[in-house]
Amino acid sequence: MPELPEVETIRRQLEPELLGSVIVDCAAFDHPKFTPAHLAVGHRVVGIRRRGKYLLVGLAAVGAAPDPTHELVIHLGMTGRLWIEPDDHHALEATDQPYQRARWRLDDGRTMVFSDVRRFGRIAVTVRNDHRGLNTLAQMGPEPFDPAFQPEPLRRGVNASRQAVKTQLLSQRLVAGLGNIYADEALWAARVHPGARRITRAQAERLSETIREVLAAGIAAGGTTLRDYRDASGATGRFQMQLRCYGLAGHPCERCGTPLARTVIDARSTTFCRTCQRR
DNA sequence: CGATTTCCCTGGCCGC
DNA sequence: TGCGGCCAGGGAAATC
Repeated sequence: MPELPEVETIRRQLEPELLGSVIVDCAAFDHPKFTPAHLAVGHRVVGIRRRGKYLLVGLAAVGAAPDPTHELVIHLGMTGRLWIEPDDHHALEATDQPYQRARWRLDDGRTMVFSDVRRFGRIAVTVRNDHRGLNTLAQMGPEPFDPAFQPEPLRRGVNASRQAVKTQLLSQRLVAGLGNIYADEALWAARVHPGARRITRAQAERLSETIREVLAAGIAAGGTTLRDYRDASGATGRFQMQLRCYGLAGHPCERCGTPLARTVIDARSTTFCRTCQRR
């Protein structure tokens, strides 16, 4: 369940490793979600950005100007992992390792590996910034740490729809990068009911602030590992020790002592405090 | 067009 | 011990 903090952690680890390397070969799992990995071959990595939960590896054709013309788009889905293997004697087609969906061979002999047990991940190569065909990415809302992310647009966006505020947060359209864990944490910290259809200015102020706070804390802790998540070095995150709401149904609310409640919103398990998160 | 539902996947867990 | 059944969950496609 890599969300923004987990993807950002991986991005920071991979960028210095990949920068300047040329992708010289590729093997991919035979499924339309993964075979586009081949399209990255013949390009040099000139940067790695992140938009929401997407990694965008900047690509420039070998021998061309060092400006990115394309990007390798990687979404980790639920169980996606990325890492770099040192130069060794393994064949590119060493897919005897289970669940490997793509292996990219670099010009210095190293290999970047993408594995994904549940195959909810996705790989694409696009013209830079042309994300037609990747709807969620094309309609991605502002990055939470960008000045463009403001309380008023958040409030207007939530109130313009009949959907629950949590559904809106998960849609990626009002703000980028939240998944189930950090959405529950931010709503709890802002004392906003996850099922609310409308929010006030004061709530939008608090929510925009707590979204930034929980995501920043998540990044600082190297992400959240509940089961599957590992960073590019194979390490677990540590934010699971700091969770105050997600997955804690039945435990007393830290603020008021009321046992946290569990419900389902948008087919997502949702934890909240009935007492301090009023509609 | 916006909202809702369904589907994709598989390991882990529960109950019998 | 074995097995059927169910759950988790991001995002896209299908449907309403």
